[in-house]
Amino acid sequence: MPELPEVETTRRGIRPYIEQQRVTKVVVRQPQLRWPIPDAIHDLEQQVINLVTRRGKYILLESSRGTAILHLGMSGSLRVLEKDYPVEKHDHVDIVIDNGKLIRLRDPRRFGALLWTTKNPLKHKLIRSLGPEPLGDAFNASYLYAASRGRGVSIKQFIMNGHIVVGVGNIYACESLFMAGISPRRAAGNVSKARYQILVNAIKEVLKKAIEQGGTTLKDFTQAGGNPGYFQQQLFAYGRAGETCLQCDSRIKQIRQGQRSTFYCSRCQK
DNA sequence: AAAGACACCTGTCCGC
DNA sequence: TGCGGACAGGTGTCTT
Repeated sequence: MPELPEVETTRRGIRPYIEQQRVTKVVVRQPQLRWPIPDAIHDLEQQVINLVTRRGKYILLESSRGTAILHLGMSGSLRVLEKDYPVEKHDHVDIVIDNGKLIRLRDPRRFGALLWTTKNPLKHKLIRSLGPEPLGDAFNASYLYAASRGRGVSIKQFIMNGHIVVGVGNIYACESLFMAGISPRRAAGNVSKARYQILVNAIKEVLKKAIEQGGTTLKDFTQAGGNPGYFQQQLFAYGRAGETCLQCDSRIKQIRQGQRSTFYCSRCQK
């Protein structure tokens, strides 16, 4: 489900309800996510959540005793609910807050994660080697150009690699490459610096717009309050195989790259 | 070091 | 209607 805009939308949705609030209880109904939820997650109980931050697609709930590291995987979602809200299938974890609300993690496919660290979360194994934030200044044409020299991998897989840049998932990789007019099949090492500048601008633009729209709802993504996102109304390539390109009259193609579907216009993207 | 395949898991949709 | 297979918004790990 979530790429960076969906994760950021989720973070913004839960933050007002839990930042500076005390956790009374962490209820774990299903500990088997991508990795088992550690028992130490209960150390969050009685702690005040000082900050709700994000690094890549990881949401960080920081308390003075430690930090909960949360990832939504492919199908995870967080919602803000009243404390006795009925539990449904795949509702794996509740973080109960002393203001009568709770944050509920639902994740049918269980590719998500909930971990605990007492150290600086940015030094955690899963987080320390991540690439720059796409909306930050460190993500720029010079950086991408330098990082791509000698790389034969396709430009699409390159920008989806979290060690190069975080937060660009399958939808927004397709959309950004469409906006930039770059073929997803082109080798990363064969893209000029000038075209990387165009691509960087496109990625930032697409992600910003998607965040403004509350993310993309394809099937079941909802914001923390239960509303869908609206960015899907402006997808140019993703999910449009066989349909007419919105910029020319040819058809959107679908191919497989790294076991993921890629959608693009072979006329607009070179 | 880089690239590719595979793993994790459930739900849904499509063709027969 | 049932069943098998492909596919789905992610990413760490293992093998070449």
